[in-house]
Amino acid sequence: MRLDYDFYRRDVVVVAEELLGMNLVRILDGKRLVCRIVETEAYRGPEDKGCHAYGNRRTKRTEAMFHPGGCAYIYLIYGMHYMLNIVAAEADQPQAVLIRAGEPLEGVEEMQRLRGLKTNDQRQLLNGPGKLCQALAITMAFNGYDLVTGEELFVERPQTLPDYPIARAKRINIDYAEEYKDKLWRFYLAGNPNVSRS
DNA sequence: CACAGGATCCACT
DNA sequence: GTGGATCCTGTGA
Repeated sequence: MRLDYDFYRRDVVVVAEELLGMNLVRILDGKRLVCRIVETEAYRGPEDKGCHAYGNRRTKRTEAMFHPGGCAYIYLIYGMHYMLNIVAAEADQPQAVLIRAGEPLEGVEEMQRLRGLKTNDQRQLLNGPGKLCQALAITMAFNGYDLVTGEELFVERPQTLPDYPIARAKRINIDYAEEYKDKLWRFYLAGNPNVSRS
């Protein structure tokens, strides 16, 4: 079952936690690339100093975060890596969930090809937000993409959710966010070998 | 127009 | 554990 607008249009912290265990599906040239979401972070503008939309900063770049929940927000970081975020909450509330890591389920060979790694270690395919985008061929073309109606990228609830306890932690690499850098807005499946950091 | 810096990754040690 | 790659965005002149 594909997740609907009602799922996404809630508080971003709730959405971030509940996205754990869901299946992220990318249809690339008819091929199914599927992974289980194992690590997320919530960014909760306008009050969150770690969020690009802090203070309701609304620019061409952050525009998608102001859209109603259920679409993608993509941006480029360090000049080379794309980040996949899923927009949450209602329109004009700039909240988004960063998808930080996944567990490969289908289309592993294609993911390996897209990653172009030397190793065959499957844990290294999706254990970081930039890696995940590279393995699923997600680029700026998906910025603003509707994940509820789209054919090439969406999220499904699996028949049975995986049996891992959920861990909460501080978000990664936002040292500048002052009192918001210590918020426990990072969620991951504890013990899953595909998380970027435990 | 120029510039500083970032929600990262990989190879190598 | 370290350093380099690499480029877009926001800001201020």
